[in-house]
Amino acid sequence: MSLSPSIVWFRDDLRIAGQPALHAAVLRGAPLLCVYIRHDGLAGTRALGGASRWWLHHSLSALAGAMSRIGAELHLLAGDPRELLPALAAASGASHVFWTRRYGGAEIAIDSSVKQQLAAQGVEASSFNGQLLREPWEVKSKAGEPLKVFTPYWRASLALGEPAPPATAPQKLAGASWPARAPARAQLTDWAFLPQKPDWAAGLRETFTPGEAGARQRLAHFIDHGLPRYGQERDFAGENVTSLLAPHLRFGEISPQQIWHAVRHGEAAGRADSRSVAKFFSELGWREFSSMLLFNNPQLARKNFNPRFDAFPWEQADPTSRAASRAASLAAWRQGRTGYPMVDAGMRELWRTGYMHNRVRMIAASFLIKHLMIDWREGEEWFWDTLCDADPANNAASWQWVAGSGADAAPYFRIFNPVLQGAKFDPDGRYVRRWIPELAKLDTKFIHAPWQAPQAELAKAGIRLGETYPRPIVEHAAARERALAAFATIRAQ
DNA sequence: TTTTGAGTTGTTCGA
DNA sequence: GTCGAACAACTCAAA
Repeated sequence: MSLSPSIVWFRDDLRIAGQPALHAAVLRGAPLLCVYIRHDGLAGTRALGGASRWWLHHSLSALAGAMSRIGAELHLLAGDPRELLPALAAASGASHVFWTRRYGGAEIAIDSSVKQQLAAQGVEASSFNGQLLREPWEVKSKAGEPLKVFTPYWRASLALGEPAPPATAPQKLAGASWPARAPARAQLTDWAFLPQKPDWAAGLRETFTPGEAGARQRLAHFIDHGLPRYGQERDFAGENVTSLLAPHLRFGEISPQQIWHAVRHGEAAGRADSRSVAKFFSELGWREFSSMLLFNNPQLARKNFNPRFDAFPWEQADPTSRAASRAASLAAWRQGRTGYPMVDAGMRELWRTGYMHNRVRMIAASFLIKHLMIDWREGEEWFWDTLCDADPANNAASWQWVAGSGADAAPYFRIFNPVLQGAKFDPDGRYVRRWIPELAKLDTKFIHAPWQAPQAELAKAGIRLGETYPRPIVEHAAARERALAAFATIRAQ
């Protein structure tokens, strides 16, 4: 006598350990059909960007390998889960489907539709929280409303106590064989997620190891080397102090619960200073805050959180006399040719590695929005395409935050000065030199403002401004005045 | 209901 | 070089 099989639907939770949906399926004791369904672009979901596709390929490949070593197969499908899952359940006789919740509007709609259809054919679907310390609806103000300011949000979240410990990792999985009459499976290579001509992923490969094992290694390395200095140095772009866990979190190769418990109760517990731990946890808090915002505002990546910004006078892309200069500015920003080394270094790090230091993200984003007055959605889309950690909640919420249109946003007068930011957070110029080799020999005194260097200094460093490295495409003081005037037009009366 | 205090990440100016 | 004030009111959350 054997139990009807369980289907485990993997999505943004590509791991085996601390995976509550998989854990629940294993506890049920029946053979497993583990599936991943590619459905990007379906029903209002957003097609993945290039860097995310690269990551997903390796993450799926790693998960399939890890799974097969303990007895189960990861089956790949492409299409509409609302058709594929009921069909698979019918063909296999499965009575239970397990998955981890996700929080985007289109994704929630798909999931509830799947759940309904399964229920109609007598199949029980169970969903779990495996991606957040707290569900978006758990953290509320005293009045029972979602919080719109980070600090009270995070305080309220922490006040709920320790997050639950992560589920134990299954040592063995019992895979069910793929049933006849089930939907046809895909091969990972069919999806062509890896760039071929040209292969632009070399820098990504050098920087990251996608997959659960890579995530665990990264966390261990961070706890030993980054965390102890995190409170003091996380803003310094040239120091390697940040965790680099974002893309692993994005694809659920590691969960915030696992991170929390490793830091708090693991081998390193008590070693790192409490300020560093609190600072690091609050970064996890921002991730939670963003997911909560997306849950409550499904249009977060498209629509201004603060509707007053609908009237903001962005540079127009459509036929106007300025359209050409806007296009040129946008291209210069994307390619790291704005003439501001701190901005350009960040944009080149992004292009090369699929990652950008958090402090530099703010500087680069502020430059696009405030110096070039280009709509934050353009920047959001570029990051969506190029960041390995491009996350529907974090990316949208952070861009809106910089623009001033978001929740708890930066005040309009906070316009980063890229030269001052460089001097402050890359004082020895190490970060700029790493990503802009043509400036490597320039004296530190001028590294963040090469146009201020005397001709002799430039010559000594082998720099010809306007040839080997661009002059600034806008002048800071004038751009700042222009942005302040533009923001004045949408201020409350 | 009204009031009060607080709010991730900054820059510039003038003393 | 360093420091505090202004930016300019606004919104949120809780008492």
